[in-house]
Amino acid sequence: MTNPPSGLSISAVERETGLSKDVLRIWERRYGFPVPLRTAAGERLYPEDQLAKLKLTRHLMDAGMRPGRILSLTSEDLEKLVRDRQETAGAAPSCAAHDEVMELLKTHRCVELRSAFHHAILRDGLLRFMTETATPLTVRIGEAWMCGEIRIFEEHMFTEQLTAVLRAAMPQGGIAAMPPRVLLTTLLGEQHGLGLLMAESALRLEGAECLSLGIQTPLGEISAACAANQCDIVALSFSVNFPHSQAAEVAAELRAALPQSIALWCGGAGLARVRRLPDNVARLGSLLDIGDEIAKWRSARTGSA
Amino acid sequence: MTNPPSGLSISAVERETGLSKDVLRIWERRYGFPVPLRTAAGERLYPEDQLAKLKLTRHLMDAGMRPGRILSLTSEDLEKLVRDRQETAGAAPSCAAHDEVMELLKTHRCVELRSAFHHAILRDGLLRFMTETATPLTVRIGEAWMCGEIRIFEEHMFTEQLTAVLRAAMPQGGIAAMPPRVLLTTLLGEQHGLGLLMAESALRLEGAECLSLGIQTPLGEISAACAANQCDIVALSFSVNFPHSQAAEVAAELRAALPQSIALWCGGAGLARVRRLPDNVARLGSLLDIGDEIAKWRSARTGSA
DNA sequence: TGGGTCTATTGTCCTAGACAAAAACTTATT
DNA sequence: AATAAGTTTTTGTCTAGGACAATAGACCCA
Repeated sequence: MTNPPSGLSISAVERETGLSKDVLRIWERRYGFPVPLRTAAGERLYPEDQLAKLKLTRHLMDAGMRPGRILSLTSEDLEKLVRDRQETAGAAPSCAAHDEVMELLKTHRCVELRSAFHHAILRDGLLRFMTETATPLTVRIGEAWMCGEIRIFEEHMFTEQLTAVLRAAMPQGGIAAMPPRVLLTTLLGEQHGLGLLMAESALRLEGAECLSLGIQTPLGEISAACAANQCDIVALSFSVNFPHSQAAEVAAELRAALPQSIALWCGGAGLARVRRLPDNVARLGSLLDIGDEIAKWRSARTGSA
Repeated sequence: MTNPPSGLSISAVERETGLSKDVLRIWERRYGFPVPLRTAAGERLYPEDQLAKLKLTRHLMDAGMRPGRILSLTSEDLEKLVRDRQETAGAAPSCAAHDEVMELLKTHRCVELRSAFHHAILRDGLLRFMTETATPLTVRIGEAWMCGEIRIFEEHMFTEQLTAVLRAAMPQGGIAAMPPRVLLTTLLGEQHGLGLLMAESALRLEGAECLSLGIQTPLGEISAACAANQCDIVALSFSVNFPHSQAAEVAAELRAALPQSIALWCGGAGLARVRRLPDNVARLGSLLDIGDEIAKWRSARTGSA
């Protein structure tokens, strides 16, 4: 019955929370939290509850709070804070349609879940579905997961069904496609592909020609791919999990590597905390901005051509 | 004209090469390479040429070489090594249809690439497409990448197009689905979803009911999801990148966590180097085995029911 | 050939201190 | 009052070398 003392290694926690090993160690030293167990060899071993609290902390920091303030609070206080945010931030947090989806998810009715998505697309159109259903639901599920309201596998189910539906609904501009030609990808370290998929959909709806490289393309490869395919725009997607401290820096590096004639667009919830992007890098706050930006690009191109 | 001594920080190099800060520092200590410049404050500053050599090194290590061997070599020697691999590997059996796809890929004709896949599916059927086209091509591309014949972004393009086509061709057994109900996923650490997608296709072709959790599901979540959805079978996909030394061990752990009545199936190229799987864990050497296994499962179930 | 043990190699984790970078606060200036 | 420029506090990243965990290769034995 002596289980090997269960817990996660510091690497695992880094992976799960996005907090670097250095940060985890120095928080322990400075703020007295987390205080992991130790293996026989003296290595840190983080129990599940500390991991959960770290995730909550991370979430609140993404919302602009600072560690000194919140690391001394109890888990309950943190959850209260998260819920407060939920209420104040979302004027329409509990939309009936969203509740319904959450219910389907919690009762594991995958087929119905997919039908619900499909139905919503037909009813609202693809763009509205993405902005009014898919995006807020993704946020909500992230929060529900952090509060322990849903489990990881349920979040996986949600992502999988949504991905399947979005890919099935992807506008195919094979013949009608016109400039600009857009290269889509995420940077190394960014594992989430939903945002990318939605961006591609929105771009294709505008008739743009899209070329997705999927997730995690190294910097050098992005510029090479862009040159090889004669793309006009490089579009990057950042999820909330992307290390925000690096976002601006990497964008600047990529900007420097690309010819000035190529536009660089960045979008996704991961940019919320990034104050300033480098010059000549566009920030797309929402999928709705894509239409405007494409129109702007086209008129600029026509004007100069 | 005194540029701020140009170079990359250790974080930037970590990002670019995928080598952790710890590794970069200990290589410097042990092997005498890389030897970055220092800023006024004593922080490492890696010049471009060292970055390039690190990337080459990383590439050769992915191909199985070990750092002790190659870190003492000059950049020229490294490039020669890469070229050598290219030549020796060239003896691979080359099917004309595959050469054609490789050509499309190297000339970056994405739309044609997708059409070629689509055409092949219609011509051969989905199952034959997967076993005779998709799988061998994936292997070949992995090899081509190792020996520097194609670049990472080209491999990304290939994966993305193949994924899109496979998802579009996914048999939808909504109504006709019958037992068994299969839960599909990959373990934590396994990032590749192509094999999973193909397994799901093959299972659906047999009329099985599939529930995919996507990639990287933690162990505990797999058994929870299986219970919640009343699945009959758990199917895991292992790519060549999965640390094969761990495969058997993790399979045993999952086997122990699942009720004996639930079958556990493992498949994928990553199992080739795994000698023995635990008792009561099935190994599916190829997608073609899926039909047999499903038939076997159904007759066993009928017999006992 | 398959399976073990041993050994060399390689990567990760440890401590603790220094300082860089960013945010918050204070003060002076328009 | 708003803005700019300094100051302090807070936070994150980097440094060093040592210890040891994990892996791969070698070797031996059945």
